[in-house]
Amino acid sequence: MPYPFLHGLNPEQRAAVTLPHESALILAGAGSGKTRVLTTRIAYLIQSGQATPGGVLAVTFTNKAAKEMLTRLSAMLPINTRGMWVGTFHGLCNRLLRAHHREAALPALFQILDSADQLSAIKRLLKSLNVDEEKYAPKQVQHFINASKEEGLRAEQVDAYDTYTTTLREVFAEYDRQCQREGVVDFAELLLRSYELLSRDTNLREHYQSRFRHILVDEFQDTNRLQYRWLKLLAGPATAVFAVGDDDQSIYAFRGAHVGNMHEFERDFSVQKIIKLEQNYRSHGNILDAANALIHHNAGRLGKNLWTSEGAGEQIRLFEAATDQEEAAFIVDEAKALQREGVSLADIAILYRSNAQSRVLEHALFNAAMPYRVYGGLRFFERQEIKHALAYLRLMASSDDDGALLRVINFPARGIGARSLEQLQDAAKTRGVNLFEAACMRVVGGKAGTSIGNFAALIEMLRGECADLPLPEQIEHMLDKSGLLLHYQGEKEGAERVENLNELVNAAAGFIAENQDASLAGFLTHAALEAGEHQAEAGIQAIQLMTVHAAKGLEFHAVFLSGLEEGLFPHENSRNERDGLEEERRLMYVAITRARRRLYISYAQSRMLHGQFRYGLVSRFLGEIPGELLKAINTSRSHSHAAWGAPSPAPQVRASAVTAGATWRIGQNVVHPKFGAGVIVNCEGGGDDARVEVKFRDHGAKWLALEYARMTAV
DNA sequence: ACTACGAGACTTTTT
DNA sequence: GTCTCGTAGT
Repeated sequence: MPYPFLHGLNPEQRAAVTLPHESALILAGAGSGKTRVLTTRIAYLIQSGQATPGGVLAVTFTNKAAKEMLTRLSAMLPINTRGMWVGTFHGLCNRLLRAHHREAALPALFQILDSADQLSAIKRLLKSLNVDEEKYAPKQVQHFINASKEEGLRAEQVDAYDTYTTTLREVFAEYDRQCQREGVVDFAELLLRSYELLSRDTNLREHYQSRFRHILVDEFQDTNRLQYRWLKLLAGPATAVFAVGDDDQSIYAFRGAHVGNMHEFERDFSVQKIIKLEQNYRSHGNILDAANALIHHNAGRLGKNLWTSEGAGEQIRLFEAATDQEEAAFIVDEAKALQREGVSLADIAILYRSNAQSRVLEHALFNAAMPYRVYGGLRFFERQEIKHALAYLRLMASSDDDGALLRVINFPARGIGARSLEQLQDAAKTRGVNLFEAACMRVVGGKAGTSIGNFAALIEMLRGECADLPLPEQIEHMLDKSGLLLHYQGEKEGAERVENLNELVNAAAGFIAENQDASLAGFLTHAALEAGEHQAEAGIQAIQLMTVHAAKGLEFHAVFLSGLEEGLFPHENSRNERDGLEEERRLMYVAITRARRRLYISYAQSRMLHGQFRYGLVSRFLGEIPGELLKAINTSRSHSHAAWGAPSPAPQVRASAVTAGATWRIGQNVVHPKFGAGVIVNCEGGGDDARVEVKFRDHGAKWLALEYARMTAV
């Protein structure tokens, strides 16, 4: 056997890895060894001489996944992975555009805008165009622009049927002009620009098409329409595309992911046969059965059933709490018990649908002195002080970057206010120069004018002094001379920010050690394309708290899935979205399949939400899990709230309100003395101020206080 | 130019 | 409840 890495693969995995030169779709269920198949396939192709490292392109969604792939590859093969094109869609597009910036009509040192940079660029543009920000919310404009680009559309190709869209379209066009002028590129632009480059430039396209005989795509279900078209364009007649994905784990439709790409791929690339990886190496049987049963409620799946050779294992533990606090207390108690049994805290996760839910959990963990770690929130390169530092660096690298200039021209404060900035911007516009040049020309008079001139001189000075310094020293120098460091040192709560700024110097040192391209521009690109670690790292001895989205791709010995209430999970906003409920169900599927051995699912009858108590019903998803897989483990304290009926025997739990002897639940038919017949469709509040929404046959929907409404159940 | 206060939002998120 | 954002006041 010349390929030792094929050992230990199951028949389907092996079939996928050793597939002949043809495009293939691998349907890889949760925990089925997807990454292993992907990397082993590459190793096999290279080892068997079917591909050279330079002829392989592998694309992922996150930097973490790309790194993981490279690490595993170099463990399997004694090759230099440098020549391989392994990276994220954005990273690869960046690489392409850097190499052919002239053909793509971009400056050699184009900067990349992250979402926040893009938003401020849009705000600035709206102001200069005198567009009403009330009517055209910057966030919506941003979404419009990005969504258009992700459909492959430029401003002039967007349909406008009313004045509103016409304005949006105009702003879009103007935005692109502004970016071009300033030499910056947003995330969607990276994709679209390289797509356009390849489709326009036949020579270039054919060059890459014949070079990449193998394209491999990870998390294919997460590709958007533009990414799919990009792949189609890059794949030449002799290219085999190896797409690995799981339609059941598509949870990013809200940001443009298009699962339909899987069907289209099958057709467009004449896929002979879909290989399904259904053997799961992660979870015990009951957990998989629950996941299978749940996801079965979705329509239009490609179809897949996870199985394991391990035993059924434990039942899923179901806990009904009276309040969110009680739910948190329960989780803490159970986690402590697990810890006593010897389970590592790092192997316990508490998952929730939305970040707002973490507060109560954190509070309970904190009071119990349990170490925990919350994932999510601001990442390193997104922090204010880092953004400021990067803006200085960007301005040093390129005078055209108006956005960077505006960010730091008065930070730290130099007495340059809105007034003088306006003058500066006007002057720049009439003279057709960028803000930095205008600043150098000292077009603004008075004291502020002097400050502006001094600022320009500062940047010039930094450029001169940094020219021959190694990158980390350049940054140190800038932090010092710009006054940034001093500013934060003088701030009451600035210690952490100072620390982060020092960390930026370290990051630069790490960057030059790992990359051949040790330039400032290279580092800035790195900073934009890789905002820093957001996903959980193994090894930290603390309970892991994160959203279900953030947990995708991870696994834990024990998982607490909290807040299984209608309106929360599935989230109520999902009701308005097309196929929203199905995406929520896939999210639930992802959540369940994170657990290896033990899964807890909990919900609370009442919960503090948006500053007031909300009373929810148990999530419909619990009803979609077969009862025999669940074990209710309610403790006595959960029955303390009299306003709610005793839970019906689990798992067919039904939250219901009890008032004056009558039981109300959603779906209950009622008769009202004034409004007549109707059906309860929603409920809110509890106890004395419980209210229900009743949809009346003849009077529409109304909210009624249970205490006063004299309804009869029918 | 900076602080303070009130209004309004508030699902999920990588690049 | 808590955070951000924008405006008004100092």
